[in-house]
Amino acid sequence: IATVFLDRCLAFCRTGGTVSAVMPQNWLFLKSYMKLRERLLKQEQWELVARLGEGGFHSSAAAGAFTILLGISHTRAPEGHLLCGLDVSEERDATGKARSLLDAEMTCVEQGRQLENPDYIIGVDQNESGEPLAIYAKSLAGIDSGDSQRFRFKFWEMDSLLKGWIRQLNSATQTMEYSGREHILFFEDGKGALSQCPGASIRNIKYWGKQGVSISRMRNIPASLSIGESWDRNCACIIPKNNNDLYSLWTYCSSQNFITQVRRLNQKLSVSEATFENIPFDLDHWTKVAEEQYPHGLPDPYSDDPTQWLFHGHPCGSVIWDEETKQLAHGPIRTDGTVLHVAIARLLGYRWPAETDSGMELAAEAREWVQRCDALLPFADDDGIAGIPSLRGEGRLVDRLRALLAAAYGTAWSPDVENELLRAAGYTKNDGRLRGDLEGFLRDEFFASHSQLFHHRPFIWQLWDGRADGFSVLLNYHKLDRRNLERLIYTYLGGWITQQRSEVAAATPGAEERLVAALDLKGRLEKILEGEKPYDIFIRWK
DNA sequence: AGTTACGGCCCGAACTATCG
DNA sequence: CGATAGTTCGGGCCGTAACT
Repeated sequence: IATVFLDRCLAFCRTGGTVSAVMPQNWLFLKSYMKLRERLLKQEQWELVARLGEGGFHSSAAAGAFTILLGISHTRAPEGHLLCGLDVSEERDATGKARSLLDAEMTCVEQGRQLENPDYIIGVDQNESGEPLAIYAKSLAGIDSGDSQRFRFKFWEMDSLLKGWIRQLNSATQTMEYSGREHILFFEDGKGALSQCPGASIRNIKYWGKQGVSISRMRNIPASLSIGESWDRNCACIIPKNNNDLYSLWTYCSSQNFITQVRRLNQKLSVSEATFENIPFDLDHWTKVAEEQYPHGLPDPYSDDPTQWLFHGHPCGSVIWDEETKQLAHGPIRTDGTVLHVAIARLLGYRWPAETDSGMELAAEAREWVQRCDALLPFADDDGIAGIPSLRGEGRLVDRLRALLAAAYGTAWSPDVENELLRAAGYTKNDGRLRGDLEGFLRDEFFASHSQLFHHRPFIWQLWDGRADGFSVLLNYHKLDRRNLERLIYTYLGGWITQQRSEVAAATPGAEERLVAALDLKGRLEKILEGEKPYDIFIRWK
């Protein structure tokens, strides 16, 4: 409607009269306004384009709007007419923008030259040299599942890929060689329920298997390498026509320069894939940069992030890019916030896809860590149920966890490292001191931060009776079938109840309360086992 | 003329900052 | 530290350009 107003206002003007308007910015570059831009550039005289950016109004109700201040005169522009550009979008509020408009540096460009821009996009910045990227590569849209709740899971929600499921690239949160590898899709070879789903859109699958650069369309367009995986709607996959160009293409797409170029053409929050084909690409220049940055070629797939399917599975192992040798290398032993989570998941019998899928393409250094995980397999619990207090004579979870960590760290293991891990996992008070010990972490903190780390799709669950000194277990939900639920109720909880009974008989303080809480929990678990409404949750889920 | 899929809008969940 | 308000962004939906 803003462009219609502008058009009407120009029509109201007598020849040479000027319209000045504050309006939304999008029509300056969106493809659907291409014809309007062409007409206004050819028939009217552009005086001023000032980018105001976000927050151009005092009112917070319009905070999200991206605006421009425009001046156009109703007359045909003479040959060589200069249009003036200002950019105050960096100023955060209306007052700052108003001040900046008076003294910001003005860029003047020939109006006629705007007709040479791709899609007649209006822009006053310097043009980058190079051919459009479209000459060297295609930018392609990914699959839109139409119902991701149904068709898309995180890989850790499945013990191993079931028939019909494939791994799928999703948008990365930051630019790095290998990221955005969390999702699996129920694709069924494109012939099953997904293909029937209204709203689903299967796109560009003939390009699967080709290497490229996967770009997330949002905000600062982070990039990641694709080794030929499928990809989703929020990414665009840029696939070079000549595979040899991949590494210059990657060097460009992962640079700040790339973001600048894309944003010069399109300032929308979410950029459409076609925009990437329009930006200039200087192949020779970026090949030189790539030869410096990657003299031995691009690194093979690797990741230290347990939310990536490429993760090697080792609690403290690390593979890093060595800037000295320009090659992958074993990094320092990790002590970040994910170490405890990986160790606990391993103890409950979970293994990462890279461990069980021997066909997965993986860097040699990452494969070594996968192999070193074998030494940790004996620490895995047999039924995926581990008591925080000792149950069934299995020992306390905290002791079993320390044993696993000691094996993983070897000589580097110490109580100091344990405290460092707790601190890294966020188990601290405001003053930076620890909130408690490792057992406290397991009881009070682990499940919440496990859920947060794994995108609110936890696969290790905590089951407890609500008492700080009560029955509490962690369990691996991949192993929780009916048999194991029975075992949980009658062996683990049953044993705990027997123990509380004898403590009651011996008049141990608190035993009475613990027994009551445990019996209550047992009653509720049995109802789930029976599966009568509303306790049929287990039946519906398994 | 019918079909496909690109491009962009916009809802609402999730996240972040601020306040009491 | 928890509640609340403000902000960001993933992704479903749909119009329409492009293609067959």
